Amino acid sequence: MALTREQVIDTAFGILRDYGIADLSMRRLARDLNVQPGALYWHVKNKQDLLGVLAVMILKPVKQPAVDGGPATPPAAIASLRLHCRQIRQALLAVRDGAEVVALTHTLDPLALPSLQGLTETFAAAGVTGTRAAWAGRALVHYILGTVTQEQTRSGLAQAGLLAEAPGPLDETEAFNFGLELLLSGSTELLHNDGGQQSRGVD
Amino acid sequence: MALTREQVIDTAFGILRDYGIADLSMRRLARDLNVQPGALYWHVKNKQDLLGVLAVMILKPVKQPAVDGGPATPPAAIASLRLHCRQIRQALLAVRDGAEVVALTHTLDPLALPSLQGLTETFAAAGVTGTRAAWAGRALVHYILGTVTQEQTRSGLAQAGLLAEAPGPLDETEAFNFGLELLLSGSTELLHNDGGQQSRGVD
DNA sequence: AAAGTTATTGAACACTGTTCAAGTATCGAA
DNA sequence: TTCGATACTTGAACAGTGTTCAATAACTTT
Repeated sequence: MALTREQVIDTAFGILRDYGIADLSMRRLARDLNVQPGALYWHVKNKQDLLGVLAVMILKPVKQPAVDGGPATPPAAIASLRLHCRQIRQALLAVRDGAEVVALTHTLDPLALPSLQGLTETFAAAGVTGTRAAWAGRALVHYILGTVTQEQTRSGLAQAGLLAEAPGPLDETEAFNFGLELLLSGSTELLHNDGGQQSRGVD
Repeated sequence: MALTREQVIDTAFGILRDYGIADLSMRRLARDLNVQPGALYWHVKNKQDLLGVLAVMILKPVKQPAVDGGPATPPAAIASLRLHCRQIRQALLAVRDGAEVVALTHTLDPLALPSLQGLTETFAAAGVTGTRAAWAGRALVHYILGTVTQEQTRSGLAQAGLLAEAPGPLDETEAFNFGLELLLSGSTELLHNDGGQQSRGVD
């Protein structure tokens, strides 16, 4: 029974989910698969490639809002963004160091992750110019990844014994939502100014 | 002439500024100082400690807005935040991988960098509750660090030959300012609701 | 000069990602 | 069934990484 790419990826995902990115070395991965490290490189280009696949897997649970016939009015678009951002956060939190892995991949190739790109598309669908939609989307993405990375690092340090006080997950959620509303409040005004006139494709 | 902590830090800063974080290894640093790697650990606790010092140095050019007798009215506070954020970005851009180094330190210890903490203080000085001011400040910090990290990584990759198209620095500035205004627009509303009533210390 | 403190060396430890010639399976065709 | 080609794995090496520590050297102070 030969090793498959799927096995490599699944085992890698398991290590990441349960033990975090610090434990996800090629050697550890090989050991868990009862294989020499070199064998991994037949199934995977390199470690960054592997992390890219894991980033996609982490974000898989995020439901992409339908852009066609989707939210065209500003309030609907904002509501859709709110939901989307919260789902992304939940998906990141479900995997140890999930935010870090996704941030790493996103930094090197921002277009590689559809779930994150979807935020930009929602702005665009609501009538915001392409460039400006991309800028607004990026702002949301950076806020999410930055916040959740810190959140997970903090809980990682707390679990490792270092770090005295750790805020409960309820507070973290509240903090996240507060900052999110800050951005969505700004986005509401953006849609007021930009959105509307070209709100539905090519008419 | 014995090695000093200052020499270690200054040389490290030079490598970072000119060659980036990838070239800043303890061995490289030791070589540049004509010293064995072990000697560095007499002057510096470990690499993370060194990076922390460098993060502070990177942010040194940022002028802290006077919080006493400073901006108390919402529009003045927003203007102060705008300036402060742009200064932080400029300071980060002045050093190769500056954002990454600062982000690294900030993630492990958010209170270690006064320039970033200052954003929270501006919110607080404008009458926002302590917790909410911290949340708002963190939102700005995560936006700045995320955006500039990507900006610098992108230009790093472009310089290394990889990555086809690289947007000009003017576009990057425009993109940054756009996202910043998104957050400041939301902050304006926050100050409208929260700020004012307790806008000046304990009256 | 002797003692004491401060600083540096050299070597090792335990890792990391990645490459590649050589070897072993596995499978389709003759 | 044997031959060859393709698919896959091994084992070893390369070139690094941060960090520790006994021994040693270099200054100061007594």
